[in-house]
Amino acid sequence: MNVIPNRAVERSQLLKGVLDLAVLAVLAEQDAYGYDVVRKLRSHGLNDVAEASVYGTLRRLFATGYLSSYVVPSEEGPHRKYYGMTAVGREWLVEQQKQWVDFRNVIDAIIKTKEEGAPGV
Amino acid sequence: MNVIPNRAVERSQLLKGVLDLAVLAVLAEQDAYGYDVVRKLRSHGLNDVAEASVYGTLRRLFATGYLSSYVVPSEEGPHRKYYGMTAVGREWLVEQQKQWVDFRNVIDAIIKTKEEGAPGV
DNA sequence: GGATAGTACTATATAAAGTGTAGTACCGCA
DNA sequence: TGCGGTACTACACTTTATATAGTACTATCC
Repeated sequence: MNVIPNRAVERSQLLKGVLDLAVLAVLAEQDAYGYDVVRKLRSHGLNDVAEASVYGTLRRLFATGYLSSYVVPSEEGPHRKYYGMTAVGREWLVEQQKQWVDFRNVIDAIIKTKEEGAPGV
Repeated sequence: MNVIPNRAVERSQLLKGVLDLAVLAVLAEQDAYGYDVVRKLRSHGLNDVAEASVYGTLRRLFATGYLSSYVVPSEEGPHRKYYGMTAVGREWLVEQQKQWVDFRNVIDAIIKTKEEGAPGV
């Protein structure tokens, strides 16, 4: 029987909850529009992130108040919807970063436990 | 409706896709039953992981063939359903560990980018 | 000039997985 | 007898990444 799991779907689970953080981190550098955020994330190693995921995340973060938005007409294509961080967004980013670091340390510790048996933290 | 995001739900998103890995890592040390896996995960820092999540994960991993199972009667309570790794499960664990390390490196790089501006990669 | 590709965004349906909640059942203790 | 801890199952709910389709503008190639 073929138990080969779908790679894209499988990996996409890892992104859950972290895509917000990644998008915010990109926007913390400088304002950007959706299509550009996608390219930046991919160039950073998130090769398979779907466009719909990024656009959806941007809309969600905007709706929550973490991002502001403005439209800039482009001469090389359709208009671009830029997003920028709000003050609340920056606070949330910092908090999310901490949570990520804590979380990844916990996971790292758990998967190392089996090699040694003595968790060093 | 309340706009305050539910902490538990928020954090739970981070667990998506990683709980499999955590559970397998615990079981790689030694066979264990569900309730025990929950306690071990919590003692490792996953304080708020829900029982239903672990039981569900165990059933899923068992159904996929990564875990074997046997029931042991207990004298201090109801029966215990022990789970142990299969050969395929061990292979998958190794692969998942690699994927996790890659993934967390990418995320770490992205959230650090904004501090320096020079991505090392 | 029309077809095509790249850019840029929106909207909807789907699927995966963690959680909440309720329920079953066994044990020991006050 | 009832309560708390142990141990598991089942179902509905929620969030979120993805697939897919569609709109629309620009530039390029035949």
